Formats: sequence, C-alpha cells, structure tokens
Amino acid sequence: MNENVAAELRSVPIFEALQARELEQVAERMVRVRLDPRQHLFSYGQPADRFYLLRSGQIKLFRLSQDGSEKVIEIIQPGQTFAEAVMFMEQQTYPVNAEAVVASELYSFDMRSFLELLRRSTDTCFRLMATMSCRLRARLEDINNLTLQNATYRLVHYLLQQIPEGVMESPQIHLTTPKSIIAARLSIQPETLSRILARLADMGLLSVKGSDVTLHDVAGLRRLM
Amino acid sequence: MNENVAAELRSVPIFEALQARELEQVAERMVRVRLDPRQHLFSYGQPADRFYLLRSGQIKLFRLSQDGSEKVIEIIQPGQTFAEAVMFMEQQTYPVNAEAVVASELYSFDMRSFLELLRRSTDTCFRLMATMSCRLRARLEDINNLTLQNATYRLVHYLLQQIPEGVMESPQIHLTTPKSIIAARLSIQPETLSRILARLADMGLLSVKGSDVTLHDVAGLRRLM
DNA sequence: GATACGCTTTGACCACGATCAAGTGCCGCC
DNA sequence: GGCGGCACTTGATCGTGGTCAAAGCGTATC
Repeated sequence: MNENVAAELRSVPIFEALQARELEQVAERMVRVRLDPRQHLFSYGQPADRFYLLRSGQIKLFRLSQDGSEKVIEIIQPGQTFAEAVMFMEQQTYPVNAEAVVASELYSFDMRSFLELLRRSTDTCFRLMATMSCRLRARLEDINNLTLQNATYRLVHYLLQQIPEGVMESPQIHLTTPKSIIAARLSIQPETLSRILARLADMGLLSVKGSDVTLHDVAGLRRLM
Repeated sequence: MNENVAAELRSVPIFEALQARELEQVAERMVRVRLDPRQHLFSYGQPADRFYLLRSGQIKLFRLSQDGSEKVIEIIQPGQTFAEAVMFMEQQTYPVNAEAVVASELYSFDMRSFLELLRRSTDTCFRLMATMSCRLRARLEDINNLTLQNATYRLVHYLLQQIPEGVMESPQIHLTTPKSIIAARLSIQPETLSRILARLADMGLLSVKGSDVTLHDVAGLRRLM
C-alpha cells in the first residue's frame, strides 16, 4: 500500500486505531471516486452499501420537499467521512441525497467488510461512536438555530464560524460555497440572504464583494446574536 | 439480582447482548430515580456522568433560547434510554435540558463503568450504534419537517403517528402530553396549535374534546400532507 | 358550592421571511 | 467587442404563524 494513502486514512478518526494490516485491508477494497460539479453521488431512500471519505472538493447532503425545494443538511469538507451511520440503521437506505458542489475526489468503502473489521476493533467502534455523537450534537444545534433563532442570527453565526483561526480583527472571509447553497444550508431563500448581507453592510458591520466578505466589527456582530 | 429487573433491562436494546454477570454488574450500580411532575433532571451544559432509562412517565428533552422560549427536542417514552450518546462526546456535557412532564420513574447508570463494559462487548457496541443512528435519523426527519413542511403538516403528522396499532377507522387518540408541550415539540405556539385543530375540526376531518381527538377522515388528513 | 389558578381558546394585529418579477453584474464564448 | 447564461440583487406584495390581550373552561382547594 502507498505510504501517502496510509497516512491519509490514518488522519481520519475512524481509521486511526486500525492496525497496519487492517488498514491495508481497507485500502485494498476502497474505490476512488471523482465527481464533476453538480454530479450526483447517492439519493435519499436508495439502498446503502457504501460510505465515503471526501479527499477534496465539497459535497452537499440535502433533503427535497415534494415541491422540489431543497434543504441542505450539511456541507461536507475534505477530511470528513459521511454516511457511516447508515451502517447501523434498521433500513439500510441513505437518509439524504448527496451531490458534489464543486469537482470532488472521494474514497468509497464497502460497509459490509468494514463492519467485519469493526467487530475486531473496539477502539474503532469507540471512535465511530464519537463521530456519530458529534454529528448528533451538530444536528441538535441545527434544530436549535432553526427554531429558536432568526435568519440574521443564523447567517451571522455561519459567518463567525468561517473566520480563519487566530485572526483578530477585520477578518477576510472567502465563501468557498455558492451563496445559494449557503442559503439552503441556513434554511433561507437566496433573496433573503442577499438582503440580510446588504443590511449588515448598511450597518457598517461588514462589506461584501462577490464571494469575499470583510467583517469590520466582529464584536458588533456577536452583539447581534 | 431481582428477576424482574433483569427482564426489564434485557428488553432495552443496549442491555440485550450483555452476559448475565455483566447485566448484574450494571444492575448493582444503577440508581432508581423518582421525579415529580415538572421536576428537573439535568441541564444543558452541565457535566454529564450518567445516562438514563425511563421506566414510567414522560421526560421532555428541550433547549432554551435567550428569551426563555423552549424547543422540545424529544419526548421520551417508557422503555427508552437517553443521554447515552453523551458518553462519546468530546465535551462531556448534556446537550439538552431534561425535565419530567408527569411523575416518572427512571434508572440512572454511571457512564464510566458502562464504558468499561462496552470495551468488552462488541455486540453491545453495535446495539448502541444502532440506537444512536436511529436518533440521528430522527433528528434529520425533524430538520426536514421544520424547514420543508408547515405547521399543519407537522401537527397532522404527529396525530397520525399517535394512532394505535391496528385501528382502521375513526381512531380515538388520547393526548398523553399537554398540548402546550406538543406545541413546543412541533415548534409552534400553543395558540397556533389550537387554531389548526379548530380549522381541521371545521373541515370535518377530526373533532377535539379536551385531550381526546377523534380522527374522522384519516385519508383526508393524509391528503393534506 | 365559591374562589382561584393554570391551561386552552379566540380575536385583533403585526412582522419576518417567502414569492414573484425585473434588473444588474460577471464570466465564458464565438 | 458583443452576446448569452447564470448567480446574485433589488423591489413590491403576500401569507403564515407569532404576539399581545382577554375570555372560557376544568379542576383542585377550602
């Protein structure tokens, strides 16, 4: 097995605790996947037999309503795994749709053979449970924000999350995701997102130029929430 | 150990796979808890070292916003465990508040000693993961309903879920939970819940008398959704 | 049986964010 | 350079559900 691939897998929590031989086994069976922008990966309700690790790009996980409007549940970033929890669901079908936002590279893993590995590695079980509980908490946070906070709060919250580490003042944020997808993630319409940004700019809290946002008053933004 | 207690624990998925000796160990360390109506069990952000099994009554898990309004995340029913996922979170604090809706009896379990047991029982790990993934999927469903469906949909959905098994027509539903709490669970105001029920009654789909709801037209209700 | 309290209902009004529609700006393309 | 397409912005209007206030109702208490 390639050294780089081994290091790449090891950097992911759920593979961290595997022995070299086991990791090799995983690497042998995994499949490289390349997706074009907007290319579909899997659908809600589809029988699930593989889970994924994103290497580069962005994947949106989303739900559709009858009338076709979509709610983005999560935007997967490189280094994250997704659909692992499906392994343990009674009905093994994907609970969301998955589609590439931009060109993306992934590894896909066979659930059945990974489950066999899991049986022999309690440590990996524990890491997987940590990953799942982290996701569970994130969903609780989402529900909280959706029901107890308004659209402005959610957007400001999102922006503050995007501030690069260690930057103190006037942080520059480059939105790597199209605004329409950010809107769907925050459960607001693109028009509303645009209006809120315009209002925040009017208030002098930030300024927007295309996909670049400069936060002029982080303290003021925090005070809004 | 009491035979009945053993049977009671065994009926819960996460204890189902334990050996007799291990189950005994769990039973020895567990603590019986009795809660009065409205009595508090634990708070959001509080350091967590115990998880729970509800034996009788009802527990609401909820979040509070700054202004004091509350969002009920889940209404725990007898036989359900809760707060088990907290064992695996980085910061071991409860992600929600817990409070008895009515007088309730629970068992409480020490997380640390259960984790030790888990290390030795892969089967139990697997069952725990199944429980967690089930919760995760339920939260996805919630997010879906909150963002893609309106209040009427959510209420009708809730009512249809409450239909007792095997009943074909004009099902009678007795609401075991106060309407104000159902409203908080569905993320609507009590006034709105009342209004929607009145409207559905006007339409001849159901009738309401206190905490008893009779569904006159299940097909019609389904069609609304 | 009278009183009081809490839950629920009803009414009047309001606001946030959605929708529909038109307009602007940006970028690739021939 | 001019054109087409797409993402985003801006404006006008609407509707769902929230808020505030008061009244109705059931039930515990004395």
